[in-house]
Amino acid sequence: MQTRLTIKDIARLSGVGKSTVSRVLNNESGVSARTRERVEAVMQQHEFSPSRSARAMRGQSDKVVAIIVTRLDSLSENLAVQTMLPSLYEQGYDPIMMESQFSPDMVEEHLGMLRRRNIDGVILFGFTGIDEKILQPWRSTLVLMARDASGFASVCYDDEGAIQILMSTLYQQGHRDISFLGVPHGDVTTGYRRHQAYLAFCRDHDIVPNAALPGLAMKQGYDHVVEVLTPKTTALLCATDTLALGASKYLQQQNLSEIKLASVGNTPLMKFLHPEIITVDPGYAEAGRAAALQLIGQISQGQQLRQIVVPSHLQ
Amino acid sequence: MQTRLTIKDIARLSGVGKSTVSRVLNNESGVSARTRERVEAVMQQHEFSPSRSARAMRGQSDKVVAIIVTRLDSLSENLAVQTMLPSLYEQGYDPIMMESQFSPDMVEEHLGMLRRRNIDGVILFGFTGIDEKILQPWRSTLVLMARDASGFASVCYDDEGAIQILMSTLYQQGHRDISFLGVPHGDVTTGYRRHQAYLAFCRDHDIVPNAALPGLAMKQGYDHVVEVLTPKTTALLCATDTLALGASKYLQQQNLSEIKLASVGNTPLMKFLHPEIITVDPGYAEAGRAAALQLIGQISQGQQLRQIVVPSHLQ
DNA sequence: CTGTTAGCGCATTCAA
DNA sequence: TTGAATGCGCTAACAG
Repeated sequence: MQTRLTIKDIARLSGVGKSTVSRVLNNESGVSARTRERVEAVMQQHEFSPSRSARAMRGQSDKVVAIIVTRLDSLSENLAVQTMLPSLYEQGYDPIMMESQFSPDMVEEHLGMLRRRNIDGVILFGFTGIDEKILQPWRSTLVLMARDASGFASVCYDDEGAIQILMSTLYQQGHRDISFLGVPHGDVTTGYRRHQAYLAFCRDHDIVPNAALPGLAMKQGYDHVVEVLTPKTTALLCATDTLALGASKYLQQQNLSEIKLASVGNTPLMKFLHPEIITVDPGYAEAGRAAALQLIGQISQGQQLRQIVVPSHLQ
Repeated sequence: MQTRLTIKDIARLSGVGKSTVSRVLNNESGVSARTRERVEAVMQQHEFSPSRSARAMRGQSDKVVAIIVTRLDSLSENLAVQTMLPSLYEQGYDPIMMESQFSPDMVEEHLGMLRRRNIDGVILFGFTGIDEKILQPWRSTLVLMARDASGFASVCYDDEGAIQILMSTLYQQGHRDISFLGVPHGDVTTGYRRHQAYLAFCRDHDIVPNAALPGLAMKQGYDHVVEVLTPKTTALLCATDTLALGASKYLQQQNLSEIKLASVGNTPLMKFLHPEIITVDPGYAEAGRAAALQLIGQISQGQQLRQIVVPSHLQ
């Protein structure tokens, strides 16, 4: 590994002082166009790139952020992360990934490590049980995903909208006995809000609600569909595609495939395995991008902590 | 963000010199037990942690490695990464994640960025089309996953073993007409080796081979099963669980579910959706851990470039 | 507009 | 066994 060039070398090679090089590097004003060009030429020619650690030490951030997902194999989170990464790279940020496995303790542990490392910011995929107190120190450098909390920046999906779209679609197709499979209310967004939206639609359209809230896992969908099925049921709305996958398996096994399925979450896997299921894309891609930009805005320009809601789209 | 403590502060607080603190920090010899204890006590008490950037600037390594996966939503790679991350954290390394999307160009682009950042090492999930030339500069700080190349450290799955186990199992169950669904030979491991192992088993057991090698995608499995089905076929072996998922859907739709499926790759999704499929775990978890340890060994102690093969396990 | 100077937090000489 | 001094690559304050 041959020793890399430093601004000192660039300065010598282009016949200027170190600080001038530094100014060019940081796009600061106060450098004549001619000088700037010359220095830039030399830098290009030698493929110069400044030492991150040295910059970091000088107080600048070292441009590292963390993304804490609940699980690496979460289909929906993956879709958001997939757009997050390029957005972060583009701005020169290195994203390090961590897995919380839905454990508040792991989150706390990870955040501790991140603080010791002097990381710039965190994008955290929220879940039930996280104590907001431990997030407090990160208030200004944190973006919460899929969950909102007062005093924190966040990017949420439009839970109500998604459910409404799906319910309307089913309703328009003639369904009047629509059951619901969701998540307990401890989960405010995926659980409470989606369930409430379902109930609201039922109320407005004279539908008798019939819901169960087993949880997030595929198996829970599979095990608990039966509870919401009546002889009259013609459609089933699932709060997540994972639940729908589980439910679908059950319905198939029981030869109940005339029951129309709908779900929030439009993952490639779903699209392939069950294209017949009506899905809404909660805007994962857009959410990922929004979160990245929000975080960068906060840490680099002290941008205000917005609570963003991305719109859903019927597929 | 209150200004963090430095070794200078620790030195003052414990009444020693900066360099002594530095020595304690790095577990260097030449410090009396008493002094060491005292300094360590002060550090603990103040939760001192040294500035990464400053260390990086003095030494060389800033303890950052990159993991380049083909796709964030690859089920198998996820399982390996899941054990990689903790192993890396444990050793104080920050893993940054990148996605190649099976594009050699993206790999090159990513590696370029990583070199500019002065990253310590890379774990790269291999795929067809990567030019070894661009990997050359990383020879000593790279671990290749799921692919081997002379002159590079690597962690591979036991392709032959996995296929053998599955074929034996099917054979013992009485199957004599076993077809194969795989991946083109351009992919040396998942493609060539697994196919060859299938052919070898057939040869040794008087089975008439019947194979198609459409590719890695679920849809390709779905579309091409039909080509390997004969009226006599009783079992189908798939090179990956993704293919099996596709094939399974087809068989189900065609009411051919009496055909026994087997596949390499034991992901949670498979286990839930199709527990009836015989699977082999190629040792993803172990592979992830092995790769992390190998990489760290290389970059921190110049460990030799081993080519590791992890064993498969019948589920 | 530009060069010189002085640190940032740490590891590493070199003396003591 | 220890502390003081030096410099890593860079930015910021201050002179010119």
